[in-house]
Parts: sequence; C-alpha cells; structure tokens
Amino acid sequence: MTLKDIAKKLNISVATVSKALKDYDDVSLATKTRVQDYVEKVKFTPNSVAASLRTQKTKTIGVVIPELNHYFFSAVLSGILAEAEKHDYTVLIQQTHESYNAEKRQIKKLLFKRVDGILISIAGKTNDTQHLKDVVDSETILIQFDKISKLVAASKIIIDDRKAAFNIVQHLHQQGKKTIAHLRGPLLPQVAIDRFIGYKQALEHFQLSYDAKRVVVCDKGIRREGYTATAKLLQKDPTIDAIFAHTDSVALGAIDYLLAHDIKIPEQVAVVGFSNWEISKHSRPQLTTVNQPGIKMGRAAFQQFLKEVDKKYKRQTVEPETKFIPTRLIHRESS
Amino acid sequence: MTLKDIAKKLNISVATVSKALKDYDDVSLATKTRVQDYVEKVKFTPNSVAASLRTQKTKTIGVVIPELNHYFFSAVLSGILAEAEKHDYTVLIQQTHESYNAEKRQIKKLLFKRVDGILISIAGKTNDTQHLKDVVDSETILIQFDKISKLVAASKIIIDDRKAAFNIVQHLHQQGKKTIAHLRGPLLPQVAIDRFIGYKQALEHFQLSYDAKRVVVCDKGIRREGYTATAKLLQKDPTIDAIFAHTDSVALGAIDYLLAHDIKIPEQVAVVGFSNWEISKHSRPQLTTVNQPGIKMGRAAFQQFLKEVDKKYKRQTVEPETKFIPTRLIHRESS
DNA sequence: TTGTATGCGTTATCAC
DNA sequence: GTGATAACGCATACAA
Repeated sequence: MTLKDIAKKLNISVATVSKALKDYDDVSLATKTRVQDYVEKVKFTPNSVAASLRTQKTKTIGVVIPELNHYFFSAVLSGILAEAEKHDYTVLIQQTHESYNAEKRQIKKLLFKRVDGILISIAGKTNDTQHLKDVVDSETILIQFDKISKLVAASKIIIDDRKAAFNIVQHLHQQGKKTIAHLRGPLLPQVAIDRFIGYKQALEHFQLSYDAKRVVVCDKGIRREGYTATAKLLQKDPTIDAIFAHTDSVALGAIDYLLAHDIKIPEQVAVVGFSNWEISKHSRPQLTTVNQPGIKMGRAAFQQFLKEVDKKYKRQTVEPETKFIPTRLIHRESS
Repeated sequence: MTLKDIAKKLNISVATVSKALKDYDDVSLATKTRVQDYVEKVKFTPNSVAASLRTQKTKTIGVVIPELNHYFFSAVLSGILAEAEKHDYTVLIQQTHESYNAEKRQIKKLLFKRVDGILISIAGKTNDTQHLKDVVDSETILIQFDKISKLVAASKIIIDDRKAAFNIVQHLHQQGKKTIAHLRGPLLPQVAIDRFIGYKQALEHFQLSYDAKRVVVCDKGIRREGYTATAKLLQKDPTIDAIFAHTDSVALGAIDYLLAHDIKIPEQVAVVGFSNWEISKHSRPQLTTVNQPGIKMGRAAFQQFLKEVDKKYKRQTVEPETKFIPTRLIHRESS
C-alpha cells in the first residue's frame, strides 16, 4: 500500500494525500480528515525509505561504542535513546569491542546507511583518526563522547577526568592519607591520561610525594588485575595507605587482596574506584567511587547532535564544542 | 557523488557502474577494475537508502527490549549485534522501559523504517498483543526472545525456565534443604509463571511440602524487595531453610536480611538467585544462581531471523519454531 | 485548494 | 559486454 493506492481509492492526487498526511495547511480540513480516516482504517504505514531518499534525511543516527554489555556504556546508550525518541530519531547501534578495524568498518557502514549523525566513543586501540575525519568530510555530524580523540575537529562530551581524579586524592588527603598509589588505565586513551594527570597534580598541590613506583598500569580493567597490581604495589612500598584505581572492578580486585591479607579497609589502606558501576554498591565494604553519569552524557551527546544538525539545515556554520558533565565523589565504606 | 557522476567521469553507463560495483559476471574485468579503482580513489560511498527503495530490503533489523542498562539484555543485544554484523545487517534499537505504549509506538516506527525483521522481548505489562500481530500481518519477520507471548504466532527463543527452576529446587534438596521458599516475579510474564511452576513441580517430585505462604511476589525485582520479602517469609514460617529468588538482585536482598540477623548462609538458610548477573559473583557470599546465556540467546534469535528471511525470499512458507537455550546451575557459596 | 511533473540514487529488465 | 530505461514511494515547486 502506497500513497498512490490511497489517492486512487479516494479519487484525489498523490500530492494531496502526501500533504494531508503531513498536516499541511494548504489542504482543506475535509480532505484531510477523509485521508486520515482512511489511512487509520486500513492501517497504512508510510515508507520512510522513500521519504529519506527524497529529503536526503534519514532521521537516524549511528552510535558506536566499545562495549555494550557494560554498565556505563549501556547507560549512555540508554540516555541517547531516550533523547532520540523524544525528537523522533531512530538509533543504529554498533559495537567495536575496542577494535580499531571494527570501528573503521562500522563507520563506513553508517555512512553507507546515510545516518544524519554519528555519536562515538572511540576504541581503546584507535590512534589513527582518518576514519573520523572522513565522517566530518562527508558532512555527517560527528559527536564524540567519553573516549575521545583530541585530534578530531568534532564536539566532545566528556567528564572532567583530571578534576575528578584530583578530587579523589583530595578526599584521601582529607582522610589523613599520605602515600597514595594509583592503578592506572592503559597508556593511550585520553581518559586514562587525564586521570593520571589529575592524580599527579593533586599530589603536588597537597604536597604529597609522587613516585613512579606507586603507579601500576592495569590495562584490561578487570578485577584480577587489581589483585595482582596491589600485591606488586605493597611489595614495592609497604607504606602505601591508599589506592586510587582507575575503574571500579580494578578497585574491587585491590579490596580482594587487602581482605585476603587481613589489611584493614580503610584504616590501613583506603580504596577508591571510578565510575560508580552497579557492583560498587553491592560490594563489601561498599566502594567509594566517582559517579560517571552515563544517562546524562548520552542525553547531552544527542542534544549536541540535534543542535548541530539544526544549524546545518539552516546553513549556519557549526563550531565544535566541548561539554563537561559534572561528576561527584560518592563516599562509601572503603575510604 | 552518485553512480551517475562516476558513469559520466568514466564514460560508461550507470548500469555498468552498478554492476561493476556488485561484481556481476557480465561485465569485463577491465571495466570492473577501472570502476573499482576510481571508487576507491574518490572514496565513493553508495547510497543504501536508494538501494533499499529499489530492492525493498533494508538489511536492517529492529530490536525491542525492556531495559538496556541491564546485564542480561545488553548481553542479548551484544549477541544479536555480533551475528548481525557477520551477516551484513545493521540494528535499530528501541527500549520500552517495560511500557506497553512505548512498545506499540516503537514497533510502529520500526515498520515505518521498513526493517526486514523485528526481534523483541516484550514489556512486562504487555497483555494485548495486537501490535505484534500487526507485525506478522505486515509480512515483517518477528522473533520473540526471553519475555515472550504464547499468543503470538512467531518464533520464540527462550530458556527452559521450568526446568531451570526445577533444577534449583533439586539442588537445594540435595543440600538437605526441606522447606524451600520462593521469591517470585510479577504475575503476568511467562518467565515468572514458568519459574514458579518449575518450583512447584520440583517440590512435588521430591516430596517437599508446598505452601502458598512461602511464596512472595517481588515484582520490582530490586534488592530492597528481597530484604523485606525475606523478613515477611521468616516471620510467617521460621522453619524455612532455603530461598529461591527469581532474580539475582532479589537474592542479594535476601542475603542482606540474613546477614543483618546473623542467620548463617547457607547452613541455616541457603539462597539461590537467577540469571548470573555480574553482581552475583561480586557479592559475599558469592551467589549460587542459574546462568542465563544472553549472548547465545541473542545469536540464536538473529540466526532464527536469518533462516526465516531466507525462506521468505525463496517464497517458502515459514513455520514458527520454539528454541530453548540451555542453562546450568552455578554452585557458589550461598548454597 | 488541488493536481502535474520531476527527481532522489539505485537495481534490474531488456535491448543492442 | 554494455547501455537505455523504467521502476521503487515519496516530497515539493509550480501550474491550474
């Protein structure tokens, strides 16, 4: 069933049917209701594919994230979906599993699908960003969130990782801690770099000593890693009295080690995580962490897209912006 | 840039360009490489919207789930995505938040988008299924997974909830438990009904007593509910020595109550959850539960779609099938 | 207020 | 092996 069929049935033109369905005001109320009633009756569903071809808009965005089965990213996606639905957009989803090649392939596919915009959190191993520049060149709107590349001229929605890390150290300092270790993330992603910088700046600011021996990379971000890294840390420096882990699961691994060795938390060693995943409040002791508001970030990312797409359709120039989503420290039992 | 532009540039016809790009064998190798090289050089991306309009296939499926920020469902989606990408399909995602109206609206939108198929796990409050029958009527392939309606003539991918619940009771019986309570899910969804039936059948089979007083509905499925429900249970019947909760978070709530009242787990009261969410292995004591293999279920759902869409294109009739994804009990510290 | 005509970018049928 | 041409279903400029 198409507009044509309806037109024939009602003895009017296709153009009129089209306009009537879109509630144009140069169509008489009489024919409008005639068309709308008929459409209702026969359950006609217009074909968005044809409309998209004609208008050159798909009202669809693509979202590319590293991992879907992940508390933070699924929250972001949830926020994007909520906002997208409100503004009548649909969402194509792609998952990279942190693979650069998958990311390249998926972006290509989204351009093939002619999405109006792409919202992306880049894969950990991505360092070449040509595929992202291709998106910008194709005049498709690009919004980066969370894991971003500074080298790409596109808007960015992020948290202030430096500040959040700074606040964690400040908190530990206020709790009387003096020798603070850091279980950091992989070397490449900006988030890991910024958390490390914030950590270092805070140590300096509060005149606490920094020592590279007290920083261990945990690049898989899994619980077991936190365990072994903590073992290593305390072996190298038994005076450590606090651990700031770059992620909640790594922090839980640290707690595992401390519990297993009868080290009192937080009296002897305090532990702070990052992200406020579900597991952080289900653990014992409950984990102090920083909330990373995924839903808000998702909403903000979509809103940024919407703002830019509106400008684009009005033929205004769009300047990339960077938006920070506020975080706060959640003080629980582990510190 | 379009096929037309390429044709003009290379002094050949649009038809030939199209065929060359699709590697048809009635076009010479020479022109094929000429076209492909040029396309490579200028980074031409064909327009799938036009292709879809022409072929009446979008190579896109829609997925409708109750909650994205949820360990099980994001796993299912992850499985769907993996399989879809392998077969060159893209995925439009919709989230109902368990709302029937949202579900109706979103299905309509997916039909508007002319997806080739819809994979759905229905909302808890959905009892009218006309919108699902509409999908079938529109000749769009419909696959149900996990939360399904028996009333809809479409394939179903589920776990054997009855059997899984039966196995839980069997396990508790083997541990010497005699008075087994059940924190059940809401009354409507089939999964909750089946888990309850499996529980009851097992009690009968092992000649354990059943008493409606030992069954409490926890329809929100949250931790706090498990706490208060357990309080209620033990008040009504202090002889209860095992609790089977319909979901891991409810089980954790039960554990909270038992720990708070110095009741030994599992010696005095054993606890078993359902789903094997991430939190179940991060809790203390670690939770005995049933794994619900989300990724496998997602893959199976897509494969079922693929099978049916192939048949459809070959004009063969498709009969709805029901597939069971095997589960297994994961024995941990709480039982 | 309504209708006519054109094009969006492909694919596919049928000539040549 | 190649090309001309007609759809696919809708939106819109313009004519009536």
